[in-house]
Amino acid sequence: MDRIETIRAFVAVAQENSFTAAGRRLGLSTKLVSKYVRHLEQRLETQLFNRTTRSVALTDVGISYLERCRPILDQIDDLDSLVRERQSALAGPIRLTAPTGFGSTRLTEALVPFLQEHPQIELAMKLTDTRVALIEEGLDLAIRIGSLPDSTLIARKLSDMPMVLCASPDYLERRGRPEDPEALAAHSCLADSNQPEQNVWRIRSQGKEHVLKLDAAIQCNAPGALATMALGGLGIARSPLYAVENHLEAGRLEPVLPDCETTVLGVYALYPPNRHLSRRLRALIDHLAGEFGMRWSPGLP
Amino acid sequence: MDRIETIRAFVAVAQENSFTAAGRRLGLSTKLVSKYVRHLEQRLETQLFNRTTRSVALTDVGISYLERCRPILDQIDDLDSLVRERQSALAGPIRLTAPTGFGSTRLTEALVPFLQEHPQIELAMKLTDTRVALIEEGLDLAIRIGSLPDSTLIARKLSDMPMVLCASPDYLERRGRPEDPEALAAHSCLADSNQPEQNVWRIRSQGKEHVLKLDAAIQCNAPGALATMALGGLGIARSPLYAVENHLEAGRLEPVLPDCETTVLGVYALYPPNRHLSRRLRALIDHLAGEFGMRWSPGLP
DNA sequence: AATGATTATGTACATTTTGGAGATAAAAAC
DNA sequence: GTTTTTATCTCCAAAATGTACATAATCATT
Repeated sequence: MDRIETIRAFVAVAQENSFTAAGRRLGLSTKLVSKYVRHLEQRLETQLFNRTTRSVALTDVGISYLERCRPILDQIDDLDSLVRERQSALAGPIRLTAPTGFGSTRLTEALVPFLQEHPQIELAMKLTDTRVALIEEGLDLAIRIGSLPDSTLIARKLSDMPMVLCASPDYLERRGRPEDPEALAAHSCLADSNQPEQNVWRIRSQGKEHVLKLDAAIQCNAPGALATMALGGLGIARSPLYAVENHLEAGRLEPVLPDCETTVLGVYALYPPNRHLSRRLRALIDHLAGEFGMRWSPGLP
Repeated sequence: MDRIETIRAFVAVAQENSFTAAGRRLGLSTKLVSKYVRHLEQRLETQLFNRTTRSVALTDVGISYLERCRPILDQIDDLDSLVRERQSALAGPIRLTAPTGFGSTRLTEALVPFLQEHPQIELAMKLTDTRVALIEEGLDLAIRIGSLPDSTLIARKLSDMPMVLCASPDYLERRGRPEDPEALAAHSCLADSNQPEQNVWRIRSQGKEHVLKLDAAIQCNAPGALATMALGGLGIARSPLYAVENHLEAGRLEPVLPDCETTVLGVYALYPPNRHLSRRLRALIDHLAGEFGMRWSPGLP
């Protein structure tokens, strides 16, 4: 039996001077009100009311008890209201982490309209390229780019993220443009050490899978930095599309082996496996899924 | 499921950062703690903790919720303490009613030592010879002298109270001393109108029951007043023993038909049929039973 | 990297509690 | 004196409870 309900019944009887009226007020049967109050009296081993079938009067213990119950019930009601209000308004903190490169570019661009629309959300974003333990760090959400999301957390795939091969025009002029995947072995390759198999490039060409074990001259865990190196003519970079798409469009980088298929990663939102995801977190994830969606899908112009 | 227990479990987990440690502290199994917290989260439709099998962290809603739960639990614990302390100390009010005559004499005499022994008891005594509705008047105890106690209330018999016949020596000198019950018809009789059959005197003499329907010249509902009238020589009074015992001892009144048996009333303590009688009320009733006990039993010197 | 210990939780189930229905007793109104 | 209303008792079908067993995950140890 819920003790709060028994106290609530007691207070209602005290206010109405009637079990029947109290029952009407609480939406309970008179029998149940009687049972609740009796249960309370048994638990306290004291009498809260003196009563006949037609009259009810508080005992002096009952009077003292009532005085203390009222504020407690008010506070309990406020407890419930607190939670309900927090849920209904998209307000409060969201703490998220993302890889540096993606976070400072595409992710931030996507967040701006969302935060404009929901000004009460307080974003705390931590950009890092090292692996973060979400729960221990007190984080709500992690954006990850990869192939295998963390198995503890729930992963919602936001979009595809193909890895593309590219180099600067200057580099290609100097070193020649590879005509097939095997030709890559003769080139300087820039490898993204964020990937599990950074030096193993899998490339599908004309229906055939090429597994190239390259001796990457340069490795870096920051895709943006790798792009910058490629811009500087240091080699052929295998980078996630988001990091180089602007350079490709501007002609500053050129695609290498454009007819080949490379690895396609995913952009994932990772969050704890809670059964009650806050509404603002859900709203953000939905927003990002909408923003990223098909943006980097392979095969699109 | 008791919501207070679920809140208590939640608070304990928050403090210990561990379901297992919280369970140890509360004397509950880890499974039950888990169940309680989950129940609370379901009821609130929000997540209070983020957790893995090895780490627990409050959500921000959980932090706000915790801050408000702590004082509520303290107040609920105080609620329980309040009642327990009131029970353990013989303190607080006792409101009782009694017939005027008995209340101002024998009852008051009996109360003095009890109140001296229990100075924290606050007595409110209402002396009246009219019938009092205990519960409606907010009274705890009624002392009644009669034969049939009120059937709604619980009656605890404290002692016998015989009705005695007596008159002043002057009256008896003037009007003669009755030799048998039937002779009373020729006398002025003073009847106590508190009795249901004030004018029907039942007297047992030599094994025979005499039912006398007297035309009482004087009726009064105050035994003390009747005694005073008897002292003034106005007739033969049938009074409860307590009201005349001092006069009899001093010779101011003499017994009439002393070898006969008259009605024997009872002194009763009446109180509401509550299952939890306060300790101080019980203590008072026990004390009065001890004081009055055999004091007015028929046949004693 | 594999293994063991510990923690949190899911599922099943015997037991206990719950809340309603019917009945009873008492008190007040008529 | 009778009727109506109120408070409560008892019984019981349904629901909830709390434990036991098992599972999965995480961290420490080897």
